Amino acid sequence: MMRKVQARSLATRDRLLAAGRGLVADAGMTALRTDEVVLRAGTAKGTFFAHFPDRDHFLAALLAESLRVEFAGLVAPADRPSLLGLLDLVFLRFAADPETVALLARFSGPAGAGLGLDRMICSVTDRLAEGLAALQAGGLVANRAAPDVLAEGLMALVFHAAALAQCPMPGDQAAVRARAEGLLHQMAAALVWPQVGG
Amino acid sequence: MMRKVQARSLATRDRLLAAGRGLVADAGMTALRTDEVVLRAGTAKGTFFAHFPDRDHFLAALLAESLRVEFAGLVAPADRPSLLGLLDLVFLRFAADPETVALLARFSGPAGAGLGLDRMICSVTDRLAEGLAALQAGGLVANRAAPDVLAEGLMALVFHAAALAQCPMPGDQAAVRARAEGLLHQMAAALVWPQVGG
DNA sequence: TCCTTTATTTGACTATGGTCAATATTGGTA
DNA sequence: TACCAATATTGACCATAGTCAAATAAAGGA
Repeated sequence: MMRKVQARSLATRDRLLAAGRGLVADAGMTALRTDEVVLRAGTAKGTFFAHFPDRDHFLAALLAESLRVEFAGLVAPADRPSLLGLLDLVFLRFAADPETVALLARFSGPAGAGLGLDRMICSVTDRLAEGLAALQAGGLVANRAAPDVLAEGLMALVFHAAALAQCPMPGDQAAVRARAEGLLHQMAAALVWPQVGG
Repeated sequence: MMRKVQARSLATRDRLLAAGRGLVADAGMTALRTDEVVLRAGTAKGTFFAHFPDRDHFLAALLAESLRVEFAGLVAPADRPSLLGLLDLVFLRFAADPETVALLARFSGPAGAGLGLDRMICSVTDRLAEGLAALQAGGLVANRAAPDVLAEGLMALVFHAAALAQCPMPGDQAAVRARAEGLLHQMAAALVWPQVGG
């Protein structure tokens, strides 16, 4: 029992993902329709749902793919500016799209186990924790908690800032984002820096 | 131009909300169907969407209603245990339901302006900020940032912990929640307490 | 090769959120 | 009261995510 997965199944999955990638590139995640995905991939509707439990899991897989590539070159920050820079980078990417924020809220935790998205987040968090550990040793980051706890906290702040930046009104989105980013910096500083201004 | 809202409109809205309240009490938010709401309320489908832009806004209104009642008696925490107690209370309520987490992620920011949910969150945040200001004066909370920034940060941590507690697997949900709560305490301590153990 | 079992695919079908042009009701005005 | 314009309601209709029993293709054993 429990024979191995057939090669054609993986191929089908790849075709579905490739189709999704194209559609997202064309018109964004929100506009993605499962019917169009299966049309492009040349499969039946049912096949899509045999491979992905629902549309959101499919989008999460695409997002994980994309983030893995974009964050592949991330290195552990070695000083405060690069720590903040890393947070900004991740924040900006997460705030790119309301759909992205919703997917992260749903799948970044244990709910996303085995989706790729969770591992992607973990890898960023780990990189962050690495940097924090080194900075703690140098006295540039406070010792109020273990590096991995601080890293998790920073990610929470980034998520929150990204959610704040999701103003659906078109009116100066840049201003909303800037405010969220400013708040993120203040909260992050309070979390990890030894003392104000220090 | 711009005549006032008619009384029957408010009555209809109230009937819709009452119907929704009953359905949520019976089977939870996830199981709520707009068709059942309008059936109970005795209105047409279109009326529902004339009053609420979509199902999620309706659920958000119900959630706001519910939270306003539950958090009505909240007072600004006067010491550390009651600060943590407040965080726990809010965390537990937010983690009650995956739907709740999703709604909060979507509507707690500027996206939820004028929904009731945003004001509800603000009122909790304000209460928290009040307490933090007093505790800062007493030296029990660090001065690394303004009280309202710290309050916002704490809420971010609570949201994140609630998201972490959303494991869809039925296997010991209590354990997952306990872990999330522990992490919340550590992160919160690092954010607002002057020094470790202090 | 043929047979059995398991993995994979299929597409018609269902469930449900959301739309909109038509209709009904109300409040104000002469 | 008669009329108009703004407001509110209606329900048939549409779009699309998701289901499932049946069909097909591959794997393994005799």
